[in-house]
Amino acid sequence: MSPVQVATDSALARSLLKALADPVRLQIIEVLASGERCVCELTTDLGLAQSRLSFHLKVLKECGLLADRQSGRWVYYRLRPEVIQGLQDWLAALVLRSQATARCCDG
Amino acid sequence: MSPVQVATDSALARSLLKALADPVRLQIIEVLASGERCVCELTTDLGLAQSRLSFHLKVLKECGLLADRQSGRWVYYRLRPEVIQGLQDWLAALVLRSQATARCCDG
DNA sequence: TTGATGCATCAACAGTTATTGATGCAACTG
DNA sequence: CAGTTGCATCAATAACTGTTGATGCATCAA
Repeated sequence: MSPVQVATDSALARSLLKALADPVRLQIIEVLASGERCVCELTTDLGLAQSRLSFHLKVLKECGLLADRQSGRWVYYRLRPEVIQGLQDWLAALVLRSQATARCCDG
Repeated sequence: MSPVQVATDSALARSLLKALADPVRLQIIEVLASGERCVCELTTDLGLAQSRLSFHLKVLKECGLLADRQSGRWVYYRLRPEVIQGLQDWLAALVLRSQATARCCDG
């Protein structure tokens, strides 16, 4: 009963996988899983150089995993769980396809 | 009711994500989703140089996504769907954590 | 045993991605 | 207005990843 569905094709899936495969970006994701944060909070929370953080935020935003909004001087980033959900669905389809034939090649 | 469970921690998740993020490796996965293949079949099916294929098979095997067995001169690779399933579960946990807090930070 | 085949591995190179420090710009403050 | 803060972007470089062709080893066939 998720309110939003995000279809994920193979190219999008790859960009999501690549984006999530980086340790810094995964940390960002995990922090944002507990709610929206502005960039300055993230820099201090994660102890990252500002340009470095900005680079990774850009990667995450470009593949749709994050959304941002500006409020005065601050830019707030938030996670888009429905995009992760879409990736999950895409993986599920991969598993389903393989399970159809898995048993017959056991030996 | 899957017969095998594979727990996925953050480090394993990253190696799986990285492994799946490559187009060649994704093709390999998709071919193996329809059943076990030997390396020589994969080279012709995918039109890849042998050393190139071997490199990617190694990556996929090292993170657990593929298993192999030797039979005479041939080495057969097969997909381990339970590992993909484990990654899927790991992603689901990420989504759950974020949904617990998603609504309260909307404005 | 000799020769061929299937595959892994290696070294060299090419291509890609991440980090750093600098710069710029917009939004606030006084 | 001038000064400061928060953030994005850029150029240079460092680190990493993938590709190629060569080599080696095990297995099988003759």
